[in-house]
Amino acid sequence: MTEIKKARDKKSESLVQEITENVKEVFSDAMADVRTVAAELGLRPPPSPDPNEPGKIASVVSDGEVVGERTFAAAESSSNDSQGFANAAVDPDPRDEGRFSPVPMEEKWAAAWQSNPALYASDPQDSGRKKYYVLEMLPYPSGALHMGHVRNYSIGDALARYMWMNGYNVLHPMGWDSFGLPAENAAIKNNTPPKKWTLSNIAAMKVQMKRLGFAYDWSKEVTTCLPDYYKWNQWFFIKMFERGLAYRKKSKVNWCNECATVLANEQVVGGCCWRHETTLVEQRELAQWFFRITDYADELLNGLDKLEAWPEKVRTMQRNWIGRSEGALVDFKLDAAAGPAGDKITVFTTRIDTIFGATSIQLAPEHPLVTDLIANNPDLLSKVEDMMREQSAAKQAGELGTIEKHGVFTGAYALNPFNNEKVPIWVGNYILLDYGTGAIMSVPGHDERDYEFAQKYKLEIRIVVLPRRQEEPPEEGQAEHDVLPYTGTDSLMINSGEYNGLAVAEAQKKMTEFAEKNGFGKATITFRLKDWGISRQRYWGTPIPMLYCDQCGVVPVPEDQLPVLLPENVDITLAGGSPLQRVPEFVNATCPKCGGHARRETDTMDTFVDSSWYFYRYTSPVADKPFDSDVANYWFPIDQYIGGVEHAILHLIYSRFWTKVMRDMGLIKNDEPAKRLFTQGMVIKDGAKMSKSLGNVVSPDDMVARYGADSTRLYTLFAAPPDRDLDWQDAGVEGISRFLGRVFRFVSQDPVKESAAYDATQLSPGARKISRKLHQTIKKITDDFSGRWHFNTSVAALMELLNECYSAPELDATSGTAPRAFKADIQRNFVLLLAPFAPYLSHELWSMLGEDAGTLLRHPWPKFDAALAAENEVEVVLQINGRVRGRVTIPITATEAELRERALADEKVKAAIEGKEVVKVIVVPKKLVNVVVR
RNA sequence: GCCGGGAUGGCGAAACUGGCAGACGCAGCGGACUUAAAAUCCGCAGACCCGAAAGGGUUGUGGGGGUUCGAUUCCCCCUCCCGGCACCA
Repeated sequence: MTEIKKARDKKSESLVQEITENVKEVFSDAMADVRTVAAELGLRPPPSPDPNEPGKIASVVSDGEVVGERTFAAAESSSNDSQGFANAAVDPDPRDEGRFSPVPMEEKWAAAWQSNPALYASDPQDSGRKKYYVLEMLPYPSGALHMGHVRNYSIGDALARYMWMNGYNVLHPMGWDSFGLPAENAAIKNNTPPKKWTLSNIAAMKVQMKRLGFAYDWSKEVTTCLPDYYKWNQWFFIKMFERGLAYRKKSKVNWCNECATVLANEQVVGGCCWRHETTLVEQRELAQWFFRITDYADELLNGLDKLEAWPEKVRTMQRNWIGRSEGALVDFKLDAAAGPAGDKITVFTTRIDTIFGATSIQLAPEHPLVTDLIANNPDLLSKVEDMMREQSAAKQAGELGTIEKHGVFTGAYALNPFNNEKVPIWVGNYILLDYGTGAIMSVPGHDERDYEFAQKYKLEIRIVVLPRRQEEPPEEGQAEHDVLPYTGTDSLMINSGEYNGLAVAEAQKKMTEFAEKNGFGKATITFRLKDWGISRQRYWGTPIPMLYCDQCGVVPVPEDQLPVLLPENVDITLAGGSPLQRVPEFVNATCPKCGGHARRETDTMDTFVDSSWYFYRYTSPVADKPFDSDVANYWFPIDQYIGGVEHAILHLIYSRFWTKVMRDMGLIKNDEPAKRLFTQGMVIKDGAKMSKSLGNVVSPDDMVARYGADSTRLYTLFAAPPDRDLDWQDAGVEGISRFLGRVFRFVSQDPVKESAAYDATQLSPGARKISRKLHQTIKKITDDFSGRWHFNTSVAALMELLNECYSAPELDATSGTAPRAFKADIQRNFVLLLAPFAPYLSHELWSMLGEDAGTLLRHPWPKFDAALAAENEVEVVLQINGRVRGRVTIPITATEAELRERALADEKVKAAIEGKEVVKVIVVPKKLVNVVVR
């Protein structure tokens, strides 16, 4: 073993040297970053490029610790022999002995691509090509890519490469969503500044991405935690403040103790923090900055109808989240005896038509009127306070819908404006203050909840809409209330004065008009969506550019003073509010209006602000503005956005909002950020999502080191359709690796460079069959790209094509009968079809075929020829009564009559219909003949 | 409760408009090469039954019904799994 290794070392010493140089060059940038940062952090410095171990060039830094060395093993030899590239791992796995090992070859190309940054750059606007903006969601720099990233980016990269080959001007950028809490937690744990932790992670992950061979235009890279980016967050904030879209108010907000900060509604999942799934969120009363996303609620909702190329799932989730409901506000005057004249209760209802059936008013326990109504009844007050506690506990536990309904009668009455009836006012524990007006009219006859409540307290149940089900005779022993409440709307009004006999919809319209005319009500729309609270009591985020002047009040930082830099060397703890409060040089400022003393806002922005507009900056990361509008208008909307479904509400609703705001500011012309959205499935192993705590994580680095980037990427595309969850199986990667080895040998054992013309219609039957298969494969893969994106079947089609070619005697190097130019054609087309999925191998083989690898991506995608793909004969199934009884091969040109005749003449068919009556014969051309007998 | 998505061999999956269920791959089995193994190459393979074999039969896409010459595919009912929303008035 060692013997062999030594011999190899000797043989290929010069190659090792050459590749080592390449590798050094390739990764020197990233190395420099990592080494500098690591040195500053006082971490163990990554090993230097060492001629004896040329592969070791970077370290994986995670949670502030060097957790592993990333090795990019250089080649021990590189050859075109039948075994492929010699094994090159530093410590070879004995199981890999003799196996196709693409790693050195991949590193050679990684080096070539690194030294040619223009390779994947987009063309200028006037290049004459049609634009195509393909985008994958940018990662949080946690320290290392996981398989979910690899899957996401492999899909996007395949699409980008395919579009390039189809002649498009492709923009395919990448960046870092790099503000956020994990950096602070790492800082506390390791006493490391968040900036250094974050930047070293970025450097390490960038090396991973480059090693995986993703075709990004790195000249457009965006790093959200750097001032050249977050300056524009601040600029936008001020613009929004000026437009009244950013405002500050004191309110109850979601507070996570683990994060020691406020959370947006969208960041609360099942009553818990989205980052700490077992930590219940508390409600705290705090003064916070909000973005008025509700101003756009209607447009955000209506826009979903036009996003036809977004998954229905995502659109539904957003519709649910926005929660629009149409109804009316109606004022019930307080009965004079109850309080000061003129006081009223405004209720929100979607069923104004049922108002004649309102037999109580229900107030939320926290409704401001409640204390007035029961001020001199300490007994009731304490009951109401219990209800408040009960509600907030249930809300935290996510069990609001399950608590038993109860309430108290306040002793007061209100007047129904439609019939002047006295209606008792109750406080109900099922009424929420933050929806509608926090007060409802209770109609037990036509609402499940009101019905349940009325049953318990024996309140009157009045029917005002004729229940449809009552038109049928009740079953024996069935009480009338069994069919109540009737919540349908497909019926007629009763017991409702002049509205009797009207249809529900008609009554709603007329009653709302009546209320409006008489000044006690109006049509209204209520949303579940709330304004976006963006203040965070944390350090590692964009400082909110506002000042509190002792004289002038709230004052925005003038534009020419931006950015408000985030101070470094800040003591970070999770206690005692924002760490910035404890930095006097930051807090103390001068008021730009009066010159007096001002205090800076010490909260930072939600990191979802960063990701709300990053994709615009990719188009033109310039210094003097957030982005160049002309350039953005050329690229937008994003043609294809790809990412995980976990952002269906958070990021995807915020960034839609931001797009609409920027459009209204005149910065862009598009209404929506992305024309098409694709949400890929999760990566699962052993039945669960990969996670550190379950210990079922597969590291992309390990896979790349062992099987190469192509195999790793191709496996994520092959194992399942991209929109479904992917069940990771190590053995599956091995299979893909075998396939790529076969591809390699198919070309490398006999790379044909001739390109003389040949007549494809005059080929021998065997070669004709291969040619047919080739064109069927071209069609299949082209269809997959333009249709359902089932790349698993694209890869399967490539495997079938290869199986067809692999040992075909026609293509044999010495004894083959097909023209050499035909084999050259097959090889070239195979490489082109593989190019979107396996960039390294396709580049290697392309150059092996004497082509310029630098132009592979600009080479036109293979053209499908229907005539060459067509079969000349087809196997037709013979059925008796729908059961297969035989098959027969006939020319594709056979007519229906010929086919029928041929089938009925078949021995097996004859035997089967012997002595029976043939009822009919169904002939499906090119498919089957079914003889129906009795 | 409402909405969206699923359920196909030992496993991942395919079948796109109703027309041969299980392509492709993994695992498995057999053969070739090898002193041997690995790698590689060639082949077999849903389950059950009959047959020495060639071959033949039955059955089979979560369960039940329906439409049809024919259903994984269309319709009705049901079960289970994943995801979202939920006393939203």
